[in-house]
Amino acid sequence: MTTDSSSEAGAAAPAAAADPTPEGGLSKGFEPAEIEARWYAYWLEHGVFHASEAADDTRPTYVLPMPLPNVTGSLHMGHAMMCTFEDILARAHRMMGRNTLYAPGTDHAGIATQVVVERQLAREGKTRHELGRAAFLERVWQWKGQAGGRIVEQQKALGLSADWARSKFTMDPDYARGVREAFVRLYEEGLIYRDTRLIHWDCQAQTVLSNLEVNNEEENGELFEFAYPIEGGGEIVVATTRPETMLGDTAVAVHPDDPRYQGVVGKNVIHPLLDRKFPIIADAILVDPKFGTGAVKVTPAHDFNDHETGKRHGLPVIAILDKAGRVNEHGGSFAGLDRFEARKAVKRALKDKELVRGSKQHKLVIPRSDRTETVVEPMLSTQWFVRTKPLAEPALAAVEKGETLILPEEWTKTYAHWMQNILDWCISRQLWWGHRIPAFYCDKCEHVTVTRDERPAACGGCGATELRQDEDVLDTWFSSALWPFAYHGWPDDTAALRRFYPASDLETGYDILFFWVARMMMMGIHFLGKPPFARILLHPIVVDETGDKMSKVKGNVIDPLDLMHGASFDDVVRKALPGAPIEEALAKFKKAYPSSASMGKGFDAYGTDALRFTLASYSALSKRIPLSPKKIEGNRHFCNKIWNATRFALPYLEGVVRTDAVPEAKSLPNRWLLARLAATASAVRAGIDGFRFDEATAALYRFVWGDLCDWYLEMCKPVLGAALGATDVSAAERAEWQRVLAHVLDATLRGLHPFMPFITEELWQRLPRPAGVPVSIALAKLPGPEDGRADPEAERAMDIVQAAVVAARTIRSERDVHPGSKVHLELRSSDPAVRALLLGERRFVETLVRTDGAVVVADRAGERPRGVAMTMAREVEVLLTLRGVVDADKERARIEREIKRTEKDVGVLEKKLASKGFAERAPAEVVAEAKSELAAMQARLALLAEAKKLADELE
RNA sequence: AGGCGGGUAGCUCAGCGGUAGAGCGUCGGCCUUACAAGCCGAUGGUCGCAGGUUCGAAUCCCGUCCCGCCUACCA
Repeated sequence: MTTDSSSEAGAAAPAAAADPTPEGGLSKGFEPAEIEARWYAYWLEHGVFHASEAADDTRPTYVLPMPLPNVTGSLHMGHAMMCTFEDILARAHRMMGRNTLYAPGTDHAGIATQVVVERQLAREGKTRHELGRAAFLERVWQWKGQAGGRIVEQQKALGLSADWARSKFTMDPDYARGVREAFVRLYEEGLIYRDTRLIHWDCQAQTVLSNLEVNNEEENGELFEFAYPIEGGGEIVVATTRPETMLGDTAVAVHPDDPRYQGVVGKNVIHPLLDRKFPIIADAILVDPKFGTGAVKVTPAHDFNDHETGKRHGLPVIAILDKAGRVNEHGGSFAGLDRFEARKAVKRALKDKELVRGSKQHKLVIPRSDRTETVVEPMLSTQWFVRTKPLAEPALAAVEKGETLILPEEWTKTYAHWMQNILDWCISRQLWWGHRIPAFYCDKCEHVTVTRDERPAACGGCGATELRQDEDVLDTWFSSALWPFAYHGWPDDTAALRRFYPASDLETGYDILFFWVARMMMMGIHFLGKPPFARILLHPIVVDETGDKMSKVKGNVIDPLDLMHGASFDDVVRKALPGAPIEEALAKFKKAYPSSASMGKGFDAYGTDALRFTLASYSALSKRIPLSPKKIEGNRHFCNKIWNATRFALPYLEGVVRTDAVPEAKSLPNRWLLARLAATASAVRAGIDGFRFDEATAALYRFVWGDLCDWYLEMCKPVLGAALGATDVSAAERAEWQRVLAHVLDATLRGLHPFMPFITEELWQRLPRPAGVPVSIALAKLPGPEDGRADPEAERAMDIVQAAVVAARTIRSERDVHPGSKVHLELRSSDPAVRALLLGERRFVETLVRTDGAVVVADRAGERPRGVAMTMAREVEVLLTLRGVVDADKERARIEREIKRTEKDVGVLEKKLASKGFAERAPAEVVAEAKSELAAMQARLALLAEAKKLADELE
């Protein structure tokens, strides 16, 4: 694959690269691997993805910031879907003539990256502390240089049309300058402050976390009851899920109105394990007298509610844990124990003192770190915070005023709810890898110097020169919140910033609506004065076929590259459930993906196009996308269909001269096909505009497989296929068919291109195209309704022809007529216009039904031949002579079935028309439609009665 | 506890006021010279349950039961 540096020749100089289309015809089957790398390199060489900053480029822009993947990441199914959706948007807008910037980059991912490199060090028997900060950071950069580019290569394999030359890393020096600027400005505006309070502490990563990075999960636990002896006699029993925190208790609280405890409020309890005593207090907010024993131990240093209670009552705050989650010196003899060992030890000690009063099973919510999954500890700590309320208000208003639209709309409420209840954001992290907080402390005075400079010359308070920079770095999300503008060189007023801010769409997963999207909204409005995007598009998450989230534990993870390039089940499940026995892993996998049970040894190489088309075909309205490997296989078949349709058509198109205009068409199939094309192109455009790729792909699928392949190409055969004796075809007629076929194929491939970039380029390059087309289909025009020609009359007429064909085929099939053998067909209608139609199109009916000689078209008034099977298609009688292969009983049964069905329809319609108020209240056209429908059904019923008589004649 | 989704054909999902659709699967028949990764045909649903609004409800409203996700929580 071509690398960044060599890829951006620029759109201005496209002539140099050779056309990579191989000589010769198409292979019999579609082979994705062969074409993908070839065309990606071609696109890069021709600068197809390049967004222009040229002053004379007046095209409107389309800007789509990529949700930056972690530099540690590798492509998973979620990325694959996200990238697919985004690339569809980018390619479609580029093809609609917009100056398109799909803006890529990677995130430095503070914790994740630091953990990766620390693990690497651990294998060498080293720690980052032994290395020191500077050397450690050097190691991280070194690692990034070697391994950090993997996900970008995988994105390229997916065909992303991002402007790679503009790729940004969130630790790039210019980006870092933007981050620092944002911090300083917010600090100067009083929107960033430092405070000491209870925060969420990750004991494993040893850093604070923001409340968003804490996941609360319900788990089974224990409600443990023990007694505190009361000074002067008696005891009070408290219930707790965390016995070890009693080492930090500074009160016992009861409800002021609880009669059980009226006498003890104000007395002290004696700590049974430490040399301390503390009061029994009354607190109506903390205590629910109905829960537990009605008495609550209060640990202000390690519980959020207790902390508030402590403030209300002026209680001492005794922290008993250190940064690693071990009991500190305040824990007496328990000092040094890990928090979980301490729990056991405390319980044992209480038991020894005969203070245990009970224990029961209890469901409780455990806060766990989003990153390390370790239990998060509330700890008292000094950290940096963003005052979010003033930032949230305009961000909420922008959405409420419609300046930014959220799709699907129901997320608007969630967004609003969060903005209205937003909490201050803790942005400092006790890590080394990240944007270091530009705050400097003075040893001589209390002043904190916050500065844009690399290092301030002197303390802003006392002028002392001995300054220490804050050891901490910023939350990674702080820097990514600036993505839409720091990307373009902000705070400088760059040309790129002027042209590409605000962005058009922000497409991402709803799971980072708060983490990222909401924060970009706040920062964008605050620093640039306008919201960073016109629309926010939120896609679902990918889950397995049973609806479970993909996870290593469940063994249901699928690597998108395996679907693209192929993999055996052995390989797939080894990746999905590493280390497990292969049978077990396979069993789990097939349970998660029932449809894969019939997939033989594994995944074939379905190719990028099939994967993309499949992902796009799920509705973005749902919250989950249940990935089905079988569906991808199905769409690989669709790719093959497109491939073969083109392979079939190409020989007929040699020498065809194309123009941009929609070809004139006189014959019905051509008029009809152009009408279908117009409808399909409209649906594709609407689907793309409305973020409904499922509708766009469904329209394309139906059009290509149904209209084009099943009908039109079959109808081509008697006209264009010399072998089939197309002797009565005039040169002009033949030319019309060729022009329509070439035009429709071209437009179809263009319509498909945003969804399946590779195969469409490969085939489009082989088609006869009008003069002056761009070097790539990626720069050609996305078809719209104007690429076809609406023609309701042709659609109605074709519908009658198609109905007649299907009806005749049904009889053939049900009578077990061998598909190879030919039958005699007669079509009868009392409508002269219909007879004219059928007569005019009968050669198509003849090939599609496989008739024995010419189709007879007749008036229904005439004598009907004997020994035929009859059915109805619209108003047309369809009669098939069946030379003795007919079983009269079977025939009667079939007709009976149809009569029953029709009678049911007649019943429904009669009831509807008879019901009171229908004729008066319903719209006139609905009533008229129902009436004509009923008349048709009754006519049909009459005919079926006749058909039944005919069946009797068969004996 | 609150918020948001979802419950439609065997499976996965569209449809969201005018007599139920797709893909896959199933059944039957075909190697018909673009495609067996294919072609032709067929089968299959009281649209979670119970009310209401309406001439008419899968579609709107109320209630109810399941299933997800999110937010916030009683030690």
